[in-house]
Amino acid sequence: MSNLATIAALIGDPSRAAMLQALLPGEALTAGELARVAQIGAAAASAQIKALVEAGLVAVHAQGRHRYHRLAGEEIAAALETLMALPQVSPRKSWPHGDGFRKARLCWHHLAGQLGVELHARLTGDGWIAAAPGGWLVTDAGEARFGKLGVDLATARRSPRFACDCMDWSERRPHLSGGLGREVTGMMIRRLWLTRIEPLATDTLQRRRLACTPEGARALAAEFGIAA
Amino acid sequence: MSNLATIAALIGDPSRAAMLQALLPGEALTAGELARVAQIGAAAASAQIKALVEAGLVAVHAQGRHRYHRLAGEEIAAALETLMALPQVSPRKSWPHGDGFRKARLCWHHLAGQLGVELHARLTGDGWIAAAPGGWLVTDAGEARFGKLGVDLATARRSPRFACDCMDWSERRPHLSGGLGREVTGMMIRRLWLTRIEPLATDTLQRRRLACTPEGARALAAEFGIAA
DNA sequence: ACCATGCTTCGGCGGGTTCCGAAACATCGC
DNA sequence: GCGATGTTTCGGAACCCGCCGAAGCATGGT
Repeated sequence: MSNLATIAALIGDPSRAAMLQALLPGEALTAGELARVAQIGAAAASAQIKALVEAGLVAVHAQGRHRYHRLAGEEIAAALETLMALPQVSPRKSWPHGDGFRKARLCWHHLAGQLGVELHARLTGDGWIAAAPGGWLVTDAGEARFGKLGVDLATARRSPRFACDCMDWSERRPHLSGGLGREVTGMMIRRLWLTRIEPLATDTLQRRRLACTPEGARALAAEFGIAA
Repeated sequence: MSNLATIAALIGDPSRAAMLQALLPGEALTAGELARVAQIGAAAASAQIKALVEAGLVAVHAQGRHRYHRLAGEEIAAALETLMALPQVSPRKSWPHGDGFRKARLCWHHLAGQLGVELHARLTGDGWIAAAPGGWLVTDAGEARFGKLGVDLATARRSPRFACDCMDWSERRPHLSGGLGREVTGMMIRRLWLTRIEPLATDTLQRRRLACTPEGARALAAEFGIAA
């Protein structure tokens, strides 16, 4: 069977798809949490997780009697977002938690949603970053501005992908991915421009939604020209 | 069922996946050709095609006693390429036609493969195109150079997406997609820089491979600085 | 040492899906 | 009109796959 069919079939099962969506924000979840998210028993979940791990879509980290699972890489998250960005099959159904996801959320540790694509547009349009083979590089001007904001570019550069596009499933436009995306988002959360809301419940499917603080709204407008 | 699982399940069936891969170059195929590509009977193929059409992945055009099928849009092709770009599950198996696909091939009417990503890198690196919200725009310099090469930018702009990235499955780096990608590739084929090889056989799975003519190699080097 | 918790393996059941052959329908060429 | 070709619908059979419950193993707390 071709690689395409193999991978797609793995994602195509409702239980596994629910698990993958729960892992999209980049956090690591235990087998039990994944079972609850997929609404199946521990035994069934174990089998599904095993399949995902063997396929290389999910990575495991055993710690004590817990086993933490996360997406195996950024490309996986990007591929999932791309798939979700395809036109809805059936008449649009609302998402579990309403449309709150569209504003701002995490996708593999980087910012997604309206705020994410808006940021991407500003960074490219205002010359913070420039096109490079296979992704983006930071311009001299961007280097200075990122530095002043406290974005750790050195750490970002150690990432296998420094900066590239990830198709946003709700906006159908790219947002910033890669090490740079992670560091920029980390800076915003560290400085309390963004806060995580709806912390991980144990029995519901959720993606980490983000909320913009009043201070964050001011900062985003001042630094990037984004009107929240 | 979530949209993610629905779509992935559709792609996840080996027969349907074979059909979709056969449609990737952008050509329209009849139901019978799709059946042969998937190596199933006409009856089974008809059912699978129906599912793909109802999901909006494939579009149909009835003409006489034939029904021509093509991918419903560029995003579909991009999503398929992205999925194929994920790390191979099992130890790398060779593709049906060897590795010939990697050099140059068509992906939804635009250039993919090594030549495709190389072109993308040159266009962005040498200032033909520049980043814009949601994709790329042509610079003033690019406008002139494209015009001299006979690329129809007006037609390209009428496309729903003018220029955006498509993740190349064999190179794992983006190539140029959208109307601009289509027009540039069309120009190259029209001027015989590239020729299609292995015309569509009726009983095998194939993607349209492209070969670079001697004249094309010279032109690519002269115009874009690409060493073929 | 003992029990609680988290996770995995095993056996078996049930539902869903895919396939084929036969038949019906549509279109083209003679 | 008639046969040939392309495509779809129908019915039935086979198969795959995912789920659960029970049992087993590992880890951590008391």
